[in-house]
Amino acid sequence: MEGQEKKVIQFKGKEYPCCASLTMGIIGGKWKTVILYHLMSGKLRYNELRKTMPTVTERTLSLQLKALEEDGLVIRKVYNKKPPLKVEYTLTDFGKTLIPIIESIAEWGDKVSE
Amino acid sequence: MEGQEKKVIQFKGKEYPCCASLTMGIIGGKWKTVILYHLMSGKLRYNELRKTMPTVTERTLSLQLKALEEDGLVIRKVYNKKPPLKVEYTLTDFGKTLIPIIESIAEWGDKVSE
DNA sequence: CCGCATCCCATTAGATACTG
DNA sequence: CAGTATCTAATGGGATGCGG
Repeated sequence: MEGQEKKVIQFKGKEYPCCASLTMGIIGGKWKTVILYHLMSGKLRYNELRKTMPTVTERTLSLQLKALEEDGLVIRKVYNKKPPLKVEYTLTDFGKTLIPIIESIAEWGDKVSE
Repeated sequence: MEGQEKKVIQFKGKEYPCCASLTMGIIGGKWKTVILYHLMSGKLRYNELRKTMPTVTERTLSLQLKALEEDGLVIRKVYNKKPPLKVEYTLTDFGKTLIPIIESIAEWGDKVSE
């Protein structure tokens, strides 16, 4: 009886109630934007990333990187099969489309912090 | 022995490890950007907001609005002291400084959703 | 050296009923 | 009308230890 349209939008099988919440679903959380922010300048190894984010735990960093990889924002490249491993993370072209947003977010946080 | 500088940045008494995470701490979460997105166009009453976000619960909407108010992004104005109440939510000038970011976020989500 | 696994806790968000 | 109260579920994230 009710003509209520939900008008959800979708991405990778997940549904969101609004275009803004889609983006936040992908870059939201405590660490994802920080990772993307550091990868903007170029590729980084796992441990290099850790050093730029001294307070993140290994597990969390792993999980967040995996999530970013699954959403197609970063690529994970393994260079050695034998230890010591060398793993590099890079933004994909798709991930790079977020750069303007990440920059605005970082800039705003920077201005506000004083 | 280690000259490790933490270099945290602060806002409203909370500490963040990066300028990007500060912003995300304020507009992050499942609903805050959606609320801000709808308030960009002008003030809205509580129930009007609910209608624009059919899947949010009353409790969550309340909590998120309160958090946004505490961070100084929105103002809550009460027009009647006796029921039926009339409460309007508006962006503060400070909240308006986020508009470009919210717009980019919404736009990106919109493009990606197809 | 890189990063996964297990366990656990804190925080966030939903369902529902009720109130000034 | 605009919330609060209570309870519960889902998620995020930390600590620690193991393995290639």
